Amino acid sequence: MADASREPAGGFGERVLELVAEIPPGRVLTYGDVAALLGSRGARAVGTVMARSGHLVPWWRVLRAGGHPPSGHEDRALAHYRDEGTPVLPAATDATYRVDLARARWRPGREP
DNA sequence: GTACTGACTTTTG
DNA sequence: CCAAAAGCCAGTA
Repeated sequence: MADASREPAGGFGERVLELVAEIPPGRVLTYGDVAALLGSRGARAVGTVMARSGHLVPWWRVLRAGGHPPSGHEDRALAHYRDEGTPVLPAATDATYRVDLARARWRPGREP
């Protein structure tokens, strides 16, 4: 038998939601990072799960590699970033803004 | 079993 | 800076 000492059990989708739900406020992760933390490179698969059940988790804490939030949700996400104090780079005056991944990228195990 | 889709990533021009 | 192409993974038909 293998070990399942730290696996929340469930399929890929369950694990994605569990991980995203663990992201603390003011922090963010990229689709690729979420997939990598799960041991996979399916950034698209993560997005598919978010589109399905992203409404159950802080979806705005998951962005693309460039620092832009999901397509069509930029306005909603910006409101959350301002509300949680997420570091956003200048130019947040329009839909061309982007989050400062260098500071907001969450590192599991480094939760204060 | 294959084929298509998608809240993606990265490289090249 | 933007556009196009190829690559990768999971779910669904």
